[in-house]
Amino acid sequence: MAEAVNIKRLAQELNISIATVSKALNDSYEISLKTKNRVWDLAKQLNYTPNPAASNLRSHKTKTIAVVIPCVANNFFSLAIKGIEEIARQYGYHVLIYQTHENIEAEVTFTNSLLSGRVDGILTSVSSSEYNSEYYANLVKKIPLVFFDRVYENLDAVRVTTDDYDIAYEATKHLIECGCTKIAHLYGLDNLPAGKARFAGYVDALKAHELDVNEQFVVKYHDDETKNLENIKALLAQQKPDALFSSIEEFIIPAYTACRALGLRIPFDVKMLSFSNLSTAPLLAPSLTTITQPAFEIGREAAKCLFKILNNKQLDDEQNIVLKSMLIKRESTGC
Amino acid sequence: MAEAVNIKRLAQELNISIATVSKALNDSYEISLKTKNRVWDLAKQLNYTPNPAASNLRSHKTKTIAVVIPCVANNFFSLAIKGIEEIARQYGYHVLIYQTHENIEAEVTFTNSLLSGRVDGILTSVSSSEYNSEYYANLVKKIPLVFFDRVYENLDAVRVTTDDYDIAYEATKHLIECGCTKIAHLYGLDNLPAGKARFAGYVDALKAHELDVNEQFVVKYHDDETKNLENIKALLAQQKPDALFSSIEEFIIPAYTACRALGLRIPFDVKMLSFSNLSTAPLLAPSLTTITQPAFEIGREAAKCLFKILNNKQLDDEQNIVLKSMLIKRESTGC
DNA sequence: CTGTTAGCGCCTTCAG
DNA sequence: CTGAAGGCGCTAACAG
Repeated sequence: MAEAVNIKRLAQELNISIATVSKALNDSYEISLKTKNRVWDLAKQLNYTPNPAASNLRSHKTKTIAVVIPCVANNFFSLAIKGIEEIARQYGYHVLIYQTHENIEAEVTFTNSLLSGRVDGILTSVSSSEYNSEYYANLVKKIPLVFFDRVYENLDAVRVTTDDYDIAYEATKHLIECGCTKIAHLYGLDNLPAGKARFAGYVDALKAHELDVNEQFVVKYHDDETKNLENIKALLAQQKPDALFSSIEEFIIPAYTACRALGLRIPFDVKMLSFSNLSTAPLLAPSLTTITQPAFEIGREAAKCLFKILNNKQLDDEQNIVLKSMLIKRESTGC
Repeated sequence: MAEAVNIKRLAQELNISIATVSKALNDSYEISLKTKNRVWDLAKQLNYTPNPAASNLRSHKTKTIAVVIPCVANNFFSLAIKGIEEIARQYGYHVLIYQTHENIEAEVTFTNSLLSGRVDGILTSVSSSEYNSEYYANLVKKIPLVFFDRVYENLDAVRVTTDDYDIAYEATKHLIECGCTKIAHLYGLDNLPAGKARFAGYVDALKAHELDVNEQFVVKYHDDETKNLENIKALLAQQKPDALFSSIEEFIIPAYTACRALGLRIPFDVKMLSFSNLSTAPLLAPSLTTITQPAFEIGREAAKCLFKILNNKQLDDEQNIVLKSMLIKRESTGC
């Protein structure tokens, strides 16, 4: 479709050799300024752009990274991608996106397909459906990889995460200080460190305030949306909690739907607090107290780490970068 | 990093020629089943994956498409990407993401860089900062390209859009039926067909109901967030509209902030209606009436069209696919 | 059915 | 300072 303008064509038009053109384009010290200028001018004039496949093949550098995540249509991940893309641009890299939809098979298929030299490195937030670190233990030996948010621990790879335990503790404490005594936990990511830490923060805050920690108050996330709705309804009907603390955004819809179905008014009958990266939440959703992760920053940090690795730069001491989340309170609605 | 397992290695181990291996891997009819099986088995055993750079170089197919959009951190675009990715997977394609941040220079730089054979085709939703169809008129001659949502018209390229005029008309009518008589329009995408159509639908609905169409009731979107806030505040203070109809999601924050600053209660003092693809809006934001575009479907349709083109299939008659948006009313809050 | 040969576009010795 | 030659891994024409 595009009229072939390559290094050979440039060489012909200028009556010099292909090698000279190549070197001139790469600003080699071996070439005279005069020749370089002739080459650069013609290249610009003919709108020459090097063929990436050819350079990849030769140099084994793709100038491309892959982002493997559960789903882009999620406030956290789309913001993270935004951050990743910003850094990638600075380095002149291209960004490939792969969505696993929490399917571990898809995850393995994608990452394997990336091992053939399609990308120079991978940024990933792993699927929550399983925790199989064996696969990743091998993977990190084969390709530069940085985990963000949903990570595998105890591997030789950089992780960028947030203060999940601390913020969950703080959030639970906040609910207690608002007068809640029967706080339920909507438990997501229970296979992953993030989910476990959030749950632990919740549990420890209850204990510290001498409130009962009761299994009946915990609903684990289920793939099946109707199940989630049912489980929350059952929780509300049987345990009558005065607050729901959700560790993932995906619980918001079933939680609200269940409350509405049972005629419970949020936040008056039941307070609602959830991890959520919805930027408009503070204005649009006055009934929802939120924990916001610095998703954009996480993306940026993760990308920066990857590029440091790709450029063989020393990583600053730590392999584990932890950023701070924010608890956004709603004084106006008593929470 | 990965130990070189290529076609040559397979050939050596099996004592057959490189060409035979290549053909076997591509399931050519020329090769006996027996040989194929030997090749496939060894390939699997050695975990062979073809080097994409090499095949691209040879075949001039990259199995990759690019998505060029203003920003991923946007409910519409992240859903569209989800749809695009789903279709791309079905065809075994990889997806590159480029964000323009509404910067026309970035847009041109990116798309130009894609012309060097990095991708087989492009899906794009163009920047709203300018309408310069000359560039795209040339571009569509050089590479398969499908526009979605934010399109250039009168070009030889497929467009996937929504019924902007109709839904804006319907939404405005709805506000009027709710008793509003002083409806302001927050005008976004004014350089693009989508924005113009939304505005036209608004204007025509007012006219049809014999309401004044007044320039003073229109606020155009501005890059500068503080300007938007000021302009909406001025609008509210001076014109005292009883409804704000926003043609883009980006106006929601300044609109709510302005109302709050002036002590106006939404939806009691001022009704609020906006184009928005926030899936949780119906539950979380009871004060906001929304127009939801089928973002996921748009992504899917656009991708399908592109793959039809890439496979030289006949496109069904039309070059312009129009999907329906949905007006989500809020009876409970009187709108 | 299998093998030989000749590149795709670029980069990189090495020789002039 | 410039050019000739070889090869990255794979595919496709053409012989056998």
